[in-house]
Amino acid sequence: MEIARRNLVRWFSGRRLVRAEADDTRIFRGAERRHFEELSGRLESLVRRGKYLLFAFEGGRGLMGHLGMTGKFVRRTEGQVEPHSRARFHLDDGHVIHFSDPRMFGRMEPAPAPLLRTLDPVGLLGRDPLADGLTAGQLAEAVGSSRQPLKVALMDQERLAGLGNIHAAEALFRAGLHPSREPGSLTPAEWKRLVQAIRATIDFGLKEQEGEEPVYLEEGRSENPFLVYGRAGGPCSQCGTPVESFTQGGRTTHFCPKCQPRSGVHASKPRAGKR
DNA sequence: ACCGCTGTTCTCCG
DNA sequence: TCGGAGAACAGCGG
Repeated sequence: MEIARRNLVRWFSGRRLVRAEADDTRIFRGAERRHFEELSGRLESLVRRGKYLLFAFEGGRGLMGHLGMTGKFVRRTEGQVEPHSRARFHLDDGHVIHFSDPRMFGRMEPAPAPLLRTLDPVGLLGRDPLADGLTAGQLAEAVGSSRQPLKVALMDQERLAGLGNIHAAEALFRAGLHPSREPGSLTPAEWKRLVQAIRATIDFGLKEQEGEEPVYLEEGRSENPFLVYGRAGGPCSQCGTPVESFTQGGRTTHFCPKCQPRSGVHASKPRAGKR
């Protein structure tokens, strides 16, 4: 999301939005497409809160965006077709920015710019490690009270905003913490390791993804850039032990049983990894 | 060709 | 309240 924000800022810089138009799809949820199509002029600010983007256009019109699982913003030239394009910003430099999203889990919801930050669920988001900074104490306070498994708690956007399935797994691997740890059982030293691991994971992701296109999904890119995510059955990048996977909160969790030892975890059943 | 995955979140139950 | 299951949807790889 942060990479998407940076790309959009660059693409809009010094340009004007001359026409916004969109197909009538569920990406608008409750909001009205015609308000999207009323957007125009300069992009005055683009703020990211967790996985949400808040656009403020000249004239006070705004937009809340979310990429869902498969949404992305791509820049094309006028007339070029983009598969699964759902909404489009036509700029005065001959470029068109498409919001492309095959599964339509993403969202584009126009709203008056001054109201964007107060919108549910944006108003419910927890601290954003990148935008707000995050100390070990703040992390412990936000996540330590959860009775969910640690990884599930890390992904709870009301506790901490921005971590998804990949980054949560990666951060836990870097911190050497088992995903099923009870948040209340972490020591101050472990919170410190975790906060540093979250920072490292975000930094790595930003470096990895910089450029115009979403790298991991980019065509031709088949290499897995992550330390444990998607490596079930393969060797741990650190110790060679086979990476395992299991389901937590409806999502697949990948971890190394040796680097992320179980201590004080509640019962769960790792299965040998596939792939 | 079919099956079972998938970078998310919301709603509906018990 | 909380937590798990299912749903919303389409594509891709085994």
